[in-house]
Amino acid sequence: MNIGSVAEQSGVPAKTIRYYEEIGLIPKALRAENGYRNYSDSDVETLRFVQRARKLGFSVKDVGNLLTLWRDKNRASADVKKFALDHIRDIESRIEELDSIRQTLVSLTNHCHGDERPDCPILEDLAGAFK
Amino acid sequence: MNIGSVAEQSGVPAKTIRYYEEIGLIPKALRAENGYRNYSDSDVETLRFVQRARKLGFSVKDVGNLLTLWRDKNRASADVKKFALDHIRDIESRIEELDSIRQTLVSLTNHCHGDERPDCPILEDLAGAFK
DNA sequence: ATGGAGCTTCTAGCAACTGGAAGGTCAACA
DNA sequence: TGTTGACCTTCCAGTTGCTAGAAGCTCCAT
Repeated sequence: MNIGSVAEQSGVPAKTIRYYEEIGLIPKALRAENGYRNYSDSDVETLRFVQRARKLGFSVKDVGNLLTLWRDKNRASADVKKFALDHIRDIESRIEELDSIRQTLVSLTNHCHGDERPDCPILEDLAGAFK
Repeated sequence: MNIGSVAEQSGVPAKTIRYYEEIGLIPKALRAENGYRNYSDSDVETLRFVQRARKLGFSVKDVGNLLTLWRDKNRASADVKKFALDHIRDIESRIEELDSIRQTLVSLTNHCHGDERPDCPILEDLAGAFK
């Protein structure tokens, strides 16, 4: 199977597949006689795994570790769970930060009349007038 | 005033100030006879503005536009507000995405017993067993 | 005068790709 | 058989927003 079909079936763009190979996230693909990369169905599965993990926000490095756990049929589910829990904490802190920003912005925009006049609490706040 | 004092007073690291100058976010600093950058109090104000806007999650490019609006004493507050509202929408969509990821992960971890046994719904889901 | 802190420039690296150029290959159609 | 066009290859550059480090001035206090 050529890289294009794998891209289609896994949802990972061909460029990205080559990139993953280059950084060692996935093993180097076998080559056909013409030099084209040659993939099997199990390579597609791997890339689907990667794709899903990335969509859940795991870093590429984390995905590498998850792949290792996945391949290790003797892993302890506790190891995987720890991984996921860490990631949840990370995501929650990002959400909190974004939400605090959001609240600030909402409050500022509520106080900005938003017409043709120049005075604007948003800029005043950024300038530190009321800090 | 040297770059170090400005860094301290504005909260923007010296390296970052140079970087902002290089990319044109802030104007090129005047130079003293020894070649050192020479700043005024108003430069500190500008950098504080930049710092606050960045902390509110505005991109550097957006900060540039906000600076322009800030300097334009005839701007319409509507222009600033539009900017902020766009940014709020952006942040909200990021929050939503993170929250959806969070929910998925929480649900997966809840189903993972997390002990020494190898079977793990998290990996199974990533592998697409139940897709 | 000497030591250390602070300043200068330059280059390179981080994450995680994405786009484009230049060129080889393959399959189908006229 | 020729040629078009879709694929594939590699390599280089760009994105965003810095940050680290190296090599080398300058300044001030002792």
